[in-house]
Amino acid sequence: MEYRNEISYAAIRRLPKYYRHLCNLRKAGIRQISSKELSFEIGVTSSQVRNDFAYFGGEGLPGIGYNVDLLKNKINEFLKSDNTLNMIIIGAGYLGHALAANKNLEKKGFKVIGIFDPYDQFTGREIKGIEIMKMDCLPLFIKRQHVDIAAITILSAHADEIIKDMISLGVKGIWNFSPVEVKNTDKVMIENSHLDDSLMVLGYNLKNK
Amino acid sequence: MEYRNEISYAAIRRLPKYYRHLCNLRKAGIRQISSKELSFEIGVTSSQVRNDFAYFGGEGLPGIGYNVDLLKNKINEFLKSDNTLNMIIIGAGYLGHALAANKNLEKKGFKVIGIFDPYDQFTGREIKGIEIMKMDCLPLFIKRQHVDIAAITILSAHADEIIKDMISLGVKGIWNFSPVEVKNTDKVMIENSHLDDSLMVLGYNLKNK
DNA sequence: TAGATTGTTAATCGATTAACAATC
DNA sequence: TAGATTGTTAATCGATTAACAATC
Repeated sequence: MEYRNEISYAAIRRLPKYYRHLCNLRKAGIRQISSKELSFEIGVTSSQVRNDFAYFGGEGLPGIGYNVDLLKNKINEFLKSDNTLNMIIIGAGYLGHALAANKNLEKKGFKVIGIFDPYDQFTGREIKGIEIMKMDCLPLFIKRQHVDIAAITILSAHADEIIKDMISLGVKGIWNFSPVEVKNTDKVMIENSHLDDSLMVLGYNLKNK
Repeated sequence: MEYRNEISYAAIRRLPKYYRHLCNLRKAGIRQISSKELSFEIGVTSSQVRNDFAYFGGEGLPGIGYNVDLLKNKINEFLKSDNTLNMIIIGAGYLGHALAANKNLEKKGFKVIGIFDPYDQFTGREIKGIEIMKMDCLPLFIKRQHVDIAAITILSAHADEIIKDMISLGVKGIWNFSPVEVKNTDKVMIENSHLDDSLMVLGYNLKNK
């Protein structure tokens, strides 16, 4: 067998969380962990942990638990994180800077190869050794270099146009921080990170506890 | 009746998305919309839209649809967004700057009243007129001002300690961008925004399409 | 061996969708 | 009136949990 059966969407969204926590355990020198301990630490049930891990062959030992390193590698392999993807950042504001400066992204297989801003004020400046370019340069840039993902950090409705441009330029993945709603199509995969949506849920929970 | 029956957790997480889209429609001058159109635009089913709206009395008209303004206000009211919450930002790096500079947060009922950084290099500088303070100042600050939410923008495992401090200082809500796993307890409500988790899911989807 | 913990299946739970009478 | 669309219920789907034989 390769994988037990089709992994659920919900389980896939949990994998990065497991991975992150396993990295933390690794750093703390913990080499072995049971589904019960792990589930307690990250706030799910142990059943769920075992079920999720069974998808990619967690290789736990009855009576013992899981080997942290092995599990970490299995998830890494499953997510194909060693297969690096090239990313450009659209928008050189604070959020664009934050993404460009985040070393974790490269560790997890995402390489920032360009930063573009619609306003000229930033042109020529650098973030982490990567020059900020004008949007006009983008079509040629994409022709010359392979771009997998565009991170949209333009926080206005204006992002609408820019996202359409990205898609027509052939970018296959959009990491969208703008307030615009975008849907998956057969041409493009979207991952929305609407930061204030998550804050609003927190607000609701605080007000209704 | 106040609300039809207990709203589901999944539906609550969709409300900010509806709200955001209704704001966009409003700006575009659209005053009326059917569940079918709306569902198409944001990528859900029309059944789900009608079911979700029924929770807070969407007041749609058969044959016509929903009034955009009315619906927007209903969601706003349901989420109690006019009831402002005070937020502090921990970490004055690019991400901290991005949150402090984001005008949408205030519009949605979150007011940044302080910024703190564990490193002295930023002390005394300002973001949007708010002075960056040392972490040492935090206990007194919290004694004097009411703090509802701490946004943790320290992107290292070191955030662990800081989050514990926040909780012991009595902060009731944590908006967590750090790689540390934190769980809700009866003392504190957590909302995690693990940015690279969402990017990893995008990577997975791109590689397996 | 005794105790702990796995992998897996069946039972449960919750969320989504389909369908349609009511009504603008 | 005819057409469109709602609100709501029942049916379906998918995800989570409980349980336990197998096994370290």
